[in-house]
Amino acid sequence: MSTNREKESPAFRGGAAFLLSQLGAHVAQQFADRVAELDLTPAQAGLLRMLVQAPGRSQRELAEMLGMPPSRFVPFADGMQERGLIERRRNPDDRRVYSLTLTDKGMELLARLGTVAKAHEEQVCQALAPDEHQQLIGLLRRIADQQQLTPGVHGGYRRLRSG
Amino acid sequence: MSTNREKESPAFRGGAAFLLSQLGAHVAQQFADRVAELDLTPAQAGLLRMLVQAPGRSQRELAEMLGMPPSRFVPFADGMQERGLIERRRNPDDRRVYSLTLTDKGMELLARLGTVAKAHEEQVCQALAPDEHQQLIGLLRRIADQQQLTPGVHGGYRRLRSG
DNA sequence: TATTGTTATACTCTATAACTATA
DNA sequence: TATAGTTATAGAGTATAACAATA
Repeated sequence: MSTNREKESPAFRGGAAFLLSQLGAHVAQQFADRVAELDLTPAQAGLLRMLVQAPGRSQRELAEMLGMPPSRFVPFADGMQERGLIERRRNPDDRRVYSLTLTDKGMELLARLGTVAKAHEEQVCQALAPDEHQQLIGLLRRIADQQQLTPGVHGGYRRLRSG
Repeated sequence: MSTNREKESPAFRGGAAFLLSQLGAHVAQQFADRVAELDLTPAQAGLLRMLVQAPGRSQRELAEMLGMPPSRFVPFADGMQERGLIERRRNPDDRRVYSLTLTDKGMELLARLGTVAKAHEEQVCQALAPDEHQQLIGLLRRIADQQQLTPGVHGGYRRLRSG
């Protein structure tokens, strides 16, 4: 007739996997709230970053990197084009594809995004001393490499909005 | 006429916040895939855990912990009750509220869930040596505490399914 | 015939709010 | 009248698949 309070596996609430999942959701939500002040969703911020890392990609490539179907990418890119943040140019070699690039306005916004990201980083890691902060980054990066995650891009913010 | 490749802020792709967000989404998705083999969603797994940690809570309390509105909790709990995993008992002191508890079948499933969680933990952290693994848990837990996250519960898997 | 971008549509998921029963 | 649980419904968001243009 023992109680059941102790029966839960410690890997659950105490493990790194759970903490990563919990913290990841928290951090992603905070980032969503911050970029909302620039009138951006996390996915839009991701597109700005991807375009400066490697401009001139096709919509299909970009859609896949962001983890969305090509059909969804169209209205997504429409909005950013209407705001003057990105440009669509027909590729002369293959006139089916667009090459997407940042406008000057898009690059300005990306710079402001960098400031936001830096403040966010500091807010998230304020519990850690500088050397611990670096230690954490090192450990996380090794896991990310081993898990074969693409550096700098992820589609995990697929469903996040501000709020 | 410089290129724009170097203009991105390093806090973006290299920072702990980005890595936490990226890894968190990855780890949560992997967990969703694993528990799908037990015919559970992450939210359902979360409810099983919550009920063994502190049985007898009302539906409203549980709904809030899982980050869902009470109206959504009803069909959510219905499914688990129909599968014989949880029980609804009217509270004699206040007959408006249900007290939710795990059935024996629910506790069996929770035990299998513990095995799954342990395997998941090992798979996620296989890049790390045992002492590094503990180091990571320590750093993450300090951040989680400082960010005031409730230990053992999070609503961040709100929108995850297997796939 | 295959591929890019696009559009249309149908579907899932969700939250809001109205309803009932107990207090 | 206030609160727990429930139900109904309307809206947002999504993916699937059909379509047009180009290769």
